[in-house]
Amino acid sequence: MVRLTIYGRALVDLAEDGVETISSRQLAERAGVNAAKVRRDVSHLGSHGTRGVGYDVDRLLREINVVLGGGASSPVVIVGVGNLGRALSRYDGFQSGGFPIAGLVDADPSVVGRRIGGVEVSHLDDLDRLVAETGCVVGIVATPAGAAQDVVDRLVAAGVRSILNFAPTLVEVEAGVEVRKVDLATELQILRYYEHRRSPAGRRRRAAG
Amino acid sequence: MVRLTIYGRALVDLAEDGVETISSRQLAERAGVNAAKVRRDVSHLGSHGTRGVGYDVDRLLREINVVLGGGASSPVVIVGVGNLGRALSRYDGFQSGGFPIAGLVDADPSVVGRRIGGVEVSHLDDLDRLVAETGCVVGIVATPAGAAQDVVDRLVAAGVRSILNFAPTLVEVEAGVEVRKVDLATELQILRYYEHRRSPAGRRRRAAG
DNA sequence: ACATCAATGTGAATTAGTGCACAAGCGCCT
DNA sequence: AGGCGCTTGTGCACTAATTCACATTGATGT
Repeated sequence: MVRLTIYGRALVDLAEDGVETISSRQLAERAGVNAAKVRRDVSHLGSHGTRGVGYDVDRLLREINVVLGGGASSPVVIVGVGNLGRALSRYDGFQSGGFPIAGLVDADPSVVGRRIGGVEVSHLDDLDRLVAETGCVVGIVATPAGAAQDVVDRLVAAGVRSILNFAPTLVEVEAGVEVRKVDLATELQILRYYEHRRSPAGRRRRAAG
Repeated sequence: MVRLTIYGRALVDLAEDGVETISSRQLAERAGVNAAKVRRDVSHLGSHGTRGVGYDVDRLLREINVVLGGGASSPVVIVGVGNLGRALSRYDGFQSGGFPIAGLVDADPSVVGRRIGGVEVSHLDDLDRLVAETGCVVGIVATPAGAAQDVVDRLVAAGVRSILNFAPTLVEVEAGVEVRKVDLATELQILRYYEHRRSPAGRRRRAAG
């Protein structure tokens, strides 16, 4: 659930501020959602709040972290060391979020062997070995669209069951493999969609657009 | 609507392949959704397909582009030239998607004046001028979490009404400003959530987890 | 001890989203 | 011209998500 991560981040902030308990109403305000939604989400967590008081911040945070993966470290492998791949490999949010970069992979022999952010680039053909040796569970696809499906197939063949796809294309995977797609151009297009709704310069103004 | 962008991309591919018409069933298969959903989405577009034949690829693509912002170019300004900001500024998907990078901005004087990917970095205090001169309509926040709210406030003050936030924090804006959030750590956490559901190593195995 | 206050947890209602199924329409073939 | 096959557009049923509203319950002060 996306919202759990939002609650989690809010709770981290609260814990750092020394807050010990928080009501569903307050947490809802911080997370930008409805209070009842917070209560229902949290009630599915097993943890329970105290009526009249609220939720224990530390305890709730721990509960959420358990659901979100036990706080364990999940090494990732990044495939594709173009602009985006290089950027991602230097992004320190991965490390601090419990997703250390276990390996970088590219198909281009001219970049294989280079070190980027302290990690050496392996060849795509060594993906199996790399995944097996490092125990990677997450693959990040940062290749051009054309290569994405092949890369995903290789990742799945290597045993990776969680894939984050930055390539601007849909990929098919067998059941049991989870793919999430992050498409920057799409995000911008959606912004432009709302922009366009507000002031449709290309269209005749209407009473109720 | 997110799905419109998916249809759009599929239609671009189809147009490049010389396909002239496509049925809702085929488009649905390419977009990975239900055919009825495609028809309902498209029916809200004003455009109409031809019964017995399908939709005209070029026409439908044009219709979608109109809704998604008229195909116009929407210059963006990237605030924060850290690892992520640098990465984004080198990512060519922006340019090709109709979002040229009109400016880079940072608060750190030591990077102001540098050129990254052919664009010079301006100081945060010059944001107003930069936005006014370049006609930026979209702001991308690639700063640390702590600076995000201030940057967003400055962007809004400068007249930007569409913001893409990469900082791992929720920001507040007045009504009429659209903020979308892209959080890589969150995406990975969600993947780990599903991973954890499949094989809850940290938890006792249950019949129905 | 007991009343009072505050906030939870959840049944129920409302709303949004999804998908089936089918009447209606269009082009093609005879 | 007329029938046939294919596809759209949409009413309807169904499912999921959201939100209201309130009985319930723990903490607190007198």
